[in-house]
Amino acid sequence: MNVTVKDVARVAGVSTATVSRALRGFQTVDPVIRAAVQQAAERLNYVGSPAAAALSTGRAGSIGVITPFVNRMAFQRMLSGIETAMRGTDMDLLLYCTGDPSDPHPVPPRKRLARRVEGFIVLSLAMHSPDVEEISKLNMPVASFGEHGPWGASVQLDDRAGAVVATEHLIGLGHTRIALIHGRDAHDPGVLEYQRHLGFNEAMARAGLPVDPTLVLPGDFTIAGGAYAMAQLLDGDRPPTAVFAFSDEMAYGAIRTMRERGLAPGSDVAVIGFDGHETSSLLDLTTITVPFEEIGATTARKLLEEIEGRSGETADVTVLPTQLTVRSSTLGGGATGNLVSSLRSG
Amino acid sequence: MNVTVKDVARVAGVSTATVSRALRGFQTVDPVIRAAVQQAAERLNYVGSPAAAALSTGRAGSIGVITPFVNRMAFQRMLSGIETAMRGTDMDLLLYCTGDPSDPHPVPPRKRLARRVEGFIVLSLAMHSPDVEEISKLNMPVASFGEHGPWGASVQLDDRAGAVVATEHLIGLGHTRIALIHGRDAHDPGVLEYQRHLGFNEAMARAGLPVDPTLVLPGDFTIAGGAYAMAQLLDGDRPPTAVFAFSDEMAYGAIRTMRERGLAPGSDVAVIGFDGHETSSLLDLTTITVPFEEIGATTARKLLEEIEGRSGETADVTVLPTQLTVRSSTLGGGATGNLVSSLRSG
DNA sequence: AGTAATCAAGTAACCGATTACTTGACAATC
DNA sequence: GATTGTCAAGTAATCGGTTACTTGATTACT
Repeated sequence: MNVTVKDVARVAGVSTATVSRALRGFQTVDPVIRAAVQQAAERLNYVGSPAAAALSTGRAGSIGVITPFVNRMAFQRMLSGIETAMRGTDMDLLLYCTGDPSDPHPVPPRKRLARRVEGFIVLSLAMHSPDVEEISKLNMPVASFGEHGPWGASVQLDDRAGAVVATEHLIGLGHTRIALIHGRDAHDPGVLEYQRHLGFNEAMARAGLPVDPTLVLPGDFTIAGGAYAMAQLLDGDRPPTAVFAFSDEMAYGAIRTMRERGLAPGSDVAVIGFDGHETSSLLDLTTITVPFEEIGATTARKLLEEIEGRSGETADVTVLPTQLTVRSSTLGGGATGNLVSSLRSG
Repeated sequence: MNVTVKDVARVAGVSTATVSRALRGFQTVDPVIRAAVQQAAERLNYVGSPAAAALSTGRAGSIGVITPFVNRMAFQRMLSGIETAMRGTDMDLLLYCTGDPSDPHPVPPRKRLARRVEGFIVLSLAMHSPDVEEISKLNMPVASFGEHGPWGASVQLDDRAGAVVATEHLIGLGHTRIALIHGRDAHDPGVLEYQRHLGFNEAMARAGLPVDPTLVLPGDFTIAGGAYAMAQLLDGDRPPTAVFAFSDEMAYGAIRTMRERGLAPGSDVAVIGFDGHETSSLLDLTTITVPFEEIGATTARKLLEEIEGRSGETADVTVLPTQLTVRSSTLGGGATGNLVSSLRSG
């Protein structure tokens, strides 16, 4: 069977307690004995059982990441940030994908992760999701990105300001018929994109421009969804002169549809995205750049602080700013022109 | 403290053994008692301790994914496939990122994951990586993508054939000065890209074309790396007429550099990638499409089979095919308007 | 010298679920 | 009526570390 502390203790000629103390680096162990224990462990190829340690100490030694999607660029960038922040920590990372927010889960996250981890990073969950209630019921450390939930810390994006900046950018260029490609439930508070919707409406209202409801369409946050929405917009009676997509991916789709119809982003219809993925620079897409890596890293750090019981060192809510990155998809002119200017929004 | 089986047993008026049997769905429990136990568990909001269960049964209830990088599109797509395959399973997913293959890890993967998981999915690790030896030493179920390692099952891509097809596509268009942007160690067997390198050389040799070593540059599998490599190529004495990049991301970078210099992919220099990411369709990039989602899902299924002891049901090595997707980055014309006209010849 | 303080190391009681083994009740068979 | 078989349910050992508590030895101090 597996090598256990007992085996190491026997080989090193000490008790199991001493083995544990020696390997965990306690100061109350004679250096000579410590070396002997380490040698014995090495020789036996000993690896402690995390399950036993977890059971004994009550600490799982891992954190869970809960997200509704794994196949979106934003998630990848946040995960990358989380991974960076977790480096050097001895915490492991568990991934739990809730899938479509409306889907019921075969195993609810509570039963699934509850006592397997010491805390959760919750990414982009809609606040009215049943999962949110489930998670908060657990009464465990949580750090989330998105709306501020009924738990500890959260990292938020200044979504509203970003949407205002994006909309004002289009208005400033003289556009009045501005279409909106949102995710799913633009009118549902508690959903991430709601704040963006508010920002859009606010900017339009301030400029005295009407929001044409026929120009507001869902795009499901995917390329295909964005492409379909754009097709609908172009097929409408009075197509828009500018489109604001709530994600870069949807903007990509919109651009694809335009190209298929021989239209050029920028000169024919202005397109602005929201995310600032690296690939957007290649498509010359004007976008609201979001620091997803930083979001991930900050969320992870907050959770670790909470777990270590030193929460409160940083604010419970951190709001990160977005940044407007202007490219030719809203300026028109040279398709290869890569004019880039940046403005802070936050 | 936490609610345990004891609490449930007390409330339900039975022993802990019966609680365990009832909740695990054993058939030898009176339906009436089972219902009582379930009710009690529900009322107490009972969630079993995975650590205790793992310790008792010896089964961790989770698998680990080991990969050197999390911030590449290929990884994201494989992870998505893995996640899909794991749905409905009661296995959890642990993520372990080794980081740069040459980096030493703060905590070696063996100590880190050894007894925390029931098996590993190993993605794209170079075979000479010290991690590979570490992992195989554990003598645990492993399913990997990449070279066939010293362990159970593996999923492989027909890299060589893909590279041959890509190269022959360029040769067929009349190109003779074909540059190669590879990852890091093109000459290092045991690295994923080695097979692609063989395929490239093979196709060139078959066509009687020389491989100019000054046209073979590393691009680190990143956009920035590809952009830099392309700049070097264009700055050379005799720039290539076609470029084969070992990843779409590097091809994106190459295209970016070309655009910055007013060159059009396809008409000025042909560019072909390798990956087939969704975004490549937007850039009109010809590429070798790789079924990464399927790779992830297949690898996960193989591992689950191995864990359940029914390995052998499928072949130990599954080789998945690639597919050539032709777009205007090798044909010229396309989105920017020019039709395919004359092909360069050397 | 005698007593107290200090400290390394051992003993054993946990942590919480699982399950081999045992018990006891009731039914079936001789 | 006595004996055996069946089966639900209880008892308690077990998984492998961790750590409060105990022990025994050495050092410090009156």
